[in-house]
Amino acid sequence: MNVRTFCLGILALGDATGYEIRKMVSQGPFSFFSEASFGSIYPALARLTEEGLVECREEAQSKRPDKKIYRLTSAGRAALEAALQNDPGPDRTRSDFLAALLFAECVAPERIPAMVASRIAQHRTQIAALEEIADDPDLSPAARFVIEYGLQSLKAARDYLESHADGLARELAGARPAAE
Amino acid sequence: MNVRTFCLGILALGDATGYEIRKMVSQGPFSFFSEASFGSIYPALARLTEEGLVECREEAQSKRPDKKIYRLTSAGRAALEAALQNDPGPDRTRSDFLAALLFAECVAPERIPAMVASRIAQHRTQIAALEEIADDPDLSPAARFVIEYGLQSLKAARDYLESHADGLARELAGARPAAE
DNA sequence: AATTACATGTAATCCGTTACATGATTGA
DNA sequence: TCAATCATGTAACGGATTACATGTAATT
Repeated sequence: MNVRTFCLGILALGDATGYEIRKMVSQGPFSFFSEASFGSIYPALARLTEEGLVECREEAQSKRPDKKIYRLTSAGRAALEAALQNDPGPDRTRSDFLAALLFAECVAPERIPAMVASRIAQHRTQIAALEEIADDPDLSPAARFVIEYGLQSLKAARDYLESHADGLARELAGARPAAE
Repeated sequence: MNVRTFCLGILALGDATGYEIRKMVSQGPFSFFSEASFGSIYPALARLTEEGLVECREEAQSKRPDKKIYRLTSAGRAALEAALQNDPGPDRTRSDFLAALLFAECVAPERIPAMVASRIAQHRTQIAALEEIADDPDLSPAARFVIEYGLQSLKAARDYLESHADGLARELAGARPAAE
């Protein structure tokens, strides 16, 4: 699913500006499984408009660029529906953290405990952010489902780190000691 | 972390050919948090060789292209170590499945139960594959840690889907019924 | 005084995938 | 006989990021 389809989908949930779409993918309920920058969103919306899949009404603002509020057209809705026909490919997680852990064992094992600790902190922050979003009583059933799904995986990851970090540190120290 | 650094890291774990690196990222213990194709690996190795970060010995094979076995040089090891200094960015999961769920609610809610069911099956397969890798008694501590980490998150996700799929289906049916 | 939020957009660039090109061997 | 595994590589193309460009207003 590319940015194009993503915009279509977000607009299916409600009208929005490019700026708002960006906020949703980078902070909102979408943030933990997607990402997109202005540099891809604005051009996508422009093309979508040309193609008649979305339409745009402009709202004047003093001292700011006009707000362009996009809305899905019926052609856009059909295109989205079509895109949702083929079943989604597998989730792809890219984790520099896990890669770094694996590589660090060979090259800089002393850094591992700090890396793990810092990651635990990051996880907690991310979980707190998601939980805040989950508090919103107006979430649709699917949105709540998606957020809970993310929360469960995230918590499992955090718990794993919390309960196995020391074990790893010990094993690492044990293998190549200066120890006792 | 780009393919370049990834190659460096994998070679830190042991000498390998481009073909083997590709196998590791697409099937081995790396598969669940990384991906890279031949089209990026081979050029990366070529450039790394030019730069003296890896070196390559060729092994003749009858009726096949010569095998090029790459090994990390000390410069390469230093470069990898440097790359591992800055702490890894956040994990980025891109899930077309979750996006599709969210969007489908608006546009094709009837597809949701099938999507969830198919995803449960995919999760089971992936978990089984990872468990097989985890069986290998020769895994290094960090490798085992990484795999277990993945396994825990994956299982949490699977469990969530298994136990909440019906609930979602019911809510969806309830909201816009033709029901009773 | 500085940073963040609001608001849109373009251009240069990077990074990677897909498809192409070649070809033997082994197992189903 | 057909697919998969082994083995390397290039070229076209796509997709997205980063940095650039511009500017106000509110908050810290």
